[in-house]
Amino acid sequence: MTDAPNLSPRTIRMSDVAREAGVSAMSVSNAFKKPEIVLPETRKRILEAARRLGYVPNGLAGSLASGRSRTVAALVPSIRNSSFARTVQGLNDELSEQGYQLLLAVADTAERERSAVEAVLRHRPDGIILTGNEHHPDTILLLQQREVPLVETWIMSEPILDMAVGFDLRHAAKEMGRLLVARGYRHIGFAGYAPAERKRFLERQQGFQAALREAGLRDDLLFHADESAGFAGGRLAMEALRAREPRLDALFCVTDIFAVGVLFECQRQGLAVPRDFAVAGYGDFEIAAEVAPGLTTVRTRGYEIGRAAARLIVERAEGLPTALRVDVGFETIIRGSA
Amino acid sequence: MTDAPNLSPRTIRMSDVAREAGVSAMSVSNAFKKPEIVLPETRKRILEAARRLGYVPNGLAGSLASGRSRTVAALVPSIRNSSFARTVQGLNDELSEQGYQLLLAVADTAERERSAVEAVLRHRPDGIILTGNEHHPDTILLLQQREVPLVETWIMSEPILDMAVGFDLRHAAKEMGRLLVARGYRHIGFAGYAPAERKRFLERQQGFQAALREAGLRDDLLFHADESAGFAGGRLAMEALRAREPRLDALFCVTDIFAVGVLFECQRQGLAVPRDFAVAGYGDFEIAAEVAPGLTTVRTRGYEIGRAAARLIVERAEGLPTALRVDVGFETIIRGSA
DNA sequence: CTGAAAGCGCTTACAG
DNA sequence: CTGAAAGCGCTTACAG
Repeated sequence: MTDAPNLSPRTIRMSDVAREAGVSAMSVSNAFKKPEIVLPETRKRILEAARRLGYVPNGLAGSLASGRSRTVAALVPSIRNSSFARTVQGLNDELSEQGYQLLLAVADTAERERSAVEAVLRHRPDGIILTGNEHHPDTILLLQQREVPLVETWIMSEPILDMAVGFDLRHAAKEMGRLLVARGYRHIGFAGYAPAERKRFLERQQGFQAALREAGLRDDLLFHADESAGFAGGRLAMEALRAREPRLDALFCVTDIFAVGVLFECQRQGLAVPRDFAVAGYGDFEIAAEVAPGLTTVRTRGYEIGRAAARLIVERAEGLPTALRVDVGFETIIRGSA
Repeated sequence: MTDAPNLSPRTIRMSDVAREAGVSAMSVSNAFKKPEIVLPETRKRILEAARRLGYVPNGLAGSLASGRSRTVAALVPSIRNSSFARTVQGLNDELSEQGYQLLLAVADTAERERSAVEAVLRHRPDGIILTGNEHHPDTILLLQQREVPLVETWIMSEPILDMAVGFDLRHAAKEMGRLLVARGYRHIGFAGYAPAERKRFLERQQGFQAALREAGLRDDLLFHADESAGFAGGRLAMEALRAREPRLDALFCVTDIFAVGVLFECQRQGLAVPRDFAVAGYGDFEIAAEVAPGLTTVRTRGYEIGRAAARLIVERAEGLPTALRVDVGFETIIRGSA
């Protein structure tokens, strides 16, 4: 009836560190959380013991006890899309600097978002970052039932559940529309994302249309392609819209990817850009500066959106006063394509 | 001395559901975890009570008690890189299907990886997915001290800490080198990633060199650019290598991004591809099929790498027998550029 | 099939 | 400045 030998290399607990350092578990906890309240001398002993044993605190237990998980969940519609990849990078950088961990879920439909929100809620994140402001009713219910801080990104218009980080999508598109008009183009089409009704998409289209209408031009040369269409989306838009309006002389695309597709298509057809045909994009992805001619485009700030969204959550979690809206702005970048 | 009114909308706990359903908390737990052991009748009552209250289990408490977090951590060097973006997508899809949550950390240096591993370990993931097999010694120590399942990705060569998912990098590069040789090119350069010593990078270079040597060609036309160089990396490589070997007639790039950069540069210089100059890439990113001529490239399976890595962790967590190595293969895609 | 009770590894007023 | 003890919300043998 002797004690069973300690066969498995058990995980080091706080109490192990305490014993090793000859103090109570509480002092170990304090040495980490509130170093100023424990004597430098004992603190040193504790930290050394922790080092020696390779102690890594169990955050699960800590979170359960403290009610804070130091975890932030982000839901993005896609990770392959440069804009969201930048946002995730921004989230990661800010959160890791602040000692928080990112829970990522990619969900490309409202239905998937709903189940991802529930999945993520189980881990009791200190905040949730969503993309856009259109959600499944159940998602909203689930979220409003708790007091978890929320940031909606890539959008600034109501209804916003809690906080938002983005920029004026409508204005950005309007500015580009105006630029095309000012350049003298008169039959300007729009290559948007389907589904066109999605607000994150629709606002750009409406801004674009507003610019055309204020110039007295027709604003109904619209085409919508799935995000996954890639470069092909640009070609498809060009074909479809030229069929409807042979004089089509410019195309504004909701993504540089479509725009580059248009550029490639112009090359194939021997259309001189921007003389015969103009193209403008959205995103200022890396390729925009590389193609010839360079792509005139809207530079968005996906990375900053991620940083700011993370910052809002952390500030709120720390009980700091936080903004409810952060406008990161945009920039119109003029290169050779329009 | 009356009870304080329940002001704040407290989070629903398992015991609340139990009371609502008129059973013990244990039965609630069982109704979710081992539905077969509770009477269909009572189970129904429990599930309905849970629904009514909007109960979302506290996974933190569950994990602490059960020793399993249903969480998997992944460390990737970049999220902007298409290959890793695909891997993350694969991880997300597989994990969410299996009811696990992804903890993501992007860490682009061994030092950052080290601190990310520690950060992630606090959340007691059921497994950790790393990129490559070169790690900080402390990282290895930290990891080997616990019994957490590990998968190294995008590499198949020793030393492997535990499990690995990837393909034969050397072979893939060798095959492309041979193809260039077979096409008749004789002064073939290599545009690699810096730092060149990194094994994930080096093996491709060595495979490439092997192909040249077996054809009796010189194998020292090497250039290395930072991953962040983007399209410019291709141009820089071209300039540098042509300076060293004016007869340079082909370039094999470790990424389609560099390769497309080369293609753009050839256009600018009026070099006919593939007649005057050949380019081959690596990755088969979307753009490879869109540029003209299309890019001859190595198609890797980043998405499958993510899926497989996640699957290994989950299988191990569930106590199932698992493979230690998964080779997802690659494919040489021949288009017009070489 | 159902339940009382201990325990997971921390944190947090509260004493001393 | 330090520590004993309760509690966070689950899970899990173990009885009944």
